[in-house]
Amino acid sequence: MRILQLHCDSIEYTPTKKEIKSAEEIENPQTQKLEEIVVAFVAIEDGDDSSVAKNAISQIKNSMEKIGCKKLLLYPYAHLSSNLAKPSTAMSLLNEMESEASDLEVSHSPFGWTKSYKVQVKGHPLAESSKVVTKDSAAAKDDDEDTSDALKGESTIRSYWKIMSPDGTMTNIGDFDFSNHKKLEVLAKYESAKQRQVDEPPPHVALMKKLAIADYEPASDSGNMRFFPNGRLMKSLIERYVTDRVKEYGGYEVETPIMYDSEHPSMVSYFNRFPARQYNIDSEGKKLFLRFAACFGQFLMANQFQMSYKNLPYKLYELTRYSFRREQSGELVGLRRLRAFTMPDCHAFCKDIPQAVDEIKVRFDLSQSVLKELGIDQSDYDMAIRFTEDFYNENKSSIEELVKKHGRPVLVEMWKEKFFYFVLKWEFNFIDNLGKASALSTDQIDVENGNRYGIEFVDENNTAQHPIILHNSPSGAIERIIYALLEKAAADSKKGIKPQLPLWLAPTQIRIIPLKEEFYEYCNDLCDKISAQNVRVDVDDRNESIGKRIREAEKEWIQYILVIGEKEAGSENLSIRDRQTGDVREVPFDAFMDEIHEQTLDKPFTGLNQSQHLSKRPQLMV
RNA sequence: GCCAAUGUAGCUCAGCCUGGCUAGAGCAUUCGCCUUGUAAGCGAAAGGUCAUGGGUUCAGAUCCCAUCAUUGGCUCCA
Repeated sequence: MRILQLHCDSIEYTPTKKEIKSAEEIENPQTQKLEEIVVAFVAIEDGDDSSVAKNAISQIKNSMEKIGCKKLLLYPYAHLSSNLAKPSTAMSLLNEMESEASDLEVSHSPFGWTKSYKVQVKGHPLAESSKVVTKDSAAAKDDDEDTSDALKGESTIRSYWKIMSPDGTMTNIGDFDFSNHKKLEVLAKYESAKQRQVDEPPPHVALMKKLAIADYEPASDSGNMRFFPNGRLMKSLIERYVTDRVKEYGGYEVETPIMYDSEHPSMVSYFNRFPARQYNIDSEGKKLFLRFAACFGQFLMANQFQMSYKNLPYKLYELTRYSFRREQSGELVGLRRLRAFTMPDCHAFCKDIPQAVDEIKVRFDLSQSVLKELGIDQSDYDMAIRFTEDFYNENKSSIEELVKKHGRPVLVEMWKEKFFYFVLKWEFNFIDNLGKASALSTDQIDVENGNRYGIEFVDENNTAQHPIILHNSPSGAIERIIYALLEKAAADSKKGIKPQLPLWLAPTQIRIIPLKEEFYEYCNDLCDKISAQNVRVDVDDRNESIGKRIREAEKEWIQYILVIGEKEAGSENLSIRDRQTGDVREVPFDAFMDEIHEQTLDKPFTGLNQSQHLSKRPQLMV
């Protein structure tokens, strides 16, 4: 039995004439109009029986429950199959289906008639689906209509979900003991995760505004954020850090256009895998799209390189500002899921699978280390790894090595066969306060795009070959790193720990508060002296009480406060109020600078991105 | 994209259910007073297309519809 199921605003049909002798008798062939209804076009095929009918109707009811519709029209539609059952069988099965659905408001259009019809289909993803139900199919395939072959393939792909422990053993998800791995459980059961009790926005959304980091820009499209001076400073430092680390690893930084011609031959097949998820721009007859990754630019560039196997692995890197993905509007949240985001993307062109496998290990270490240095510890994320069965059988020990590097059990998805362009992909998933998982670092082994983009190198035998390409983002989107740091801080706050950003990312590292106006000059001198040591320091020279100025510094999460009065102005040492303890301690100037430099060691520095004096600063966010 | 909730001053919110004086409060801002010792000193002023567009009504922030945005759930996540 074949079914095309449509969730409709309305359908209107008119029986015009009998098509077959045994057509259903109807008294008064009139136009029928039905609204807010699921229409199931049904073709009964040879071999279908009452079990098939029951199965089909239960599947239809199931999906109708999901979309919350209670009205069903069964519409006999022969054109779905070339292997139709006899009309008598078909009619009786159709009747059976109708009576099985008697708990719904169900009807059918007359069997055996030629009908004209007019249908208005709804626009949501579940509105259209097709089903094939046969005697032996326990569950019918349920494909979205109107999708590319790749997306269709994805929904029918067979994959196995497992948990792999660091020692290499694989366990079925149902049998795995998650009691010590709660976050992994969230990741593993993400699809079937039960409803969260809390109905609240993720904490980072309020924090990104309160700390004047970022905000929505109503004049742009959803998911396109604006970054205030504080946010730009943090983002810029993270961008620089990731870039420095990738260059140290051996990536060469390039810059490529943010828009491409969707009719360029290299683009067509890649592009058609992922329809309608990008921003499109029409310009002088060209159909351009905004890049959703750095792949295009780097591959088109590499296409022109004259490469030898001796040059490989060769690594290109770009920090995209921005990559654009037109995510579904309901999916956008704060800094977690955006339509425009900043993505470090490093491709390594490798001569063969063994070289790619060696290289992926290096990049795995790089990714782990980058996250750690950004302030995201291994305990903050869980790992997922996906690969084809063939790739697993040929590279078992390397896969186990990656899992061992992570040191904790890992979610595994094994595909029976390849259906993306890659044969292996791993990612680190951050789980936030609301139990949402989002990918940070990731790497893939791509076996298709070397060919698709015509990238070539010459091997030892002087023959041209397509490279295997790795796609690594060592940190994931920069905005997402800020999201993770804010979510972590919020989690600390819940536990009673004072929330804090890593010192090297703090917009202000030290605040100086003069007790009275007479200390302004001393404070300004001190401020200059500290600034000269590459430390971000400012002076709260507003005419407010000490208590209030300290409170506001606390609200900005500033780690060190120096209150300057007579005692301090006359002392060799600094009196430092440390936010984590709330205590004041006396430390010599040099020792204090050392303390700060130690915490920001090997991290990029940039100066204060606001006025040094608070009296000169507008209030961006309260 | 679908379903639901929310949208009132720069920010956080009250008022809406049950329509009716000039739409309120706290914080922030401005001005004045105070002159400050480790998380909010005192007073005053100014600040509002009640998201947008329609509708019902003598009268709409309040009721109805549509649109937009945010958040949650679903779906999705190259």
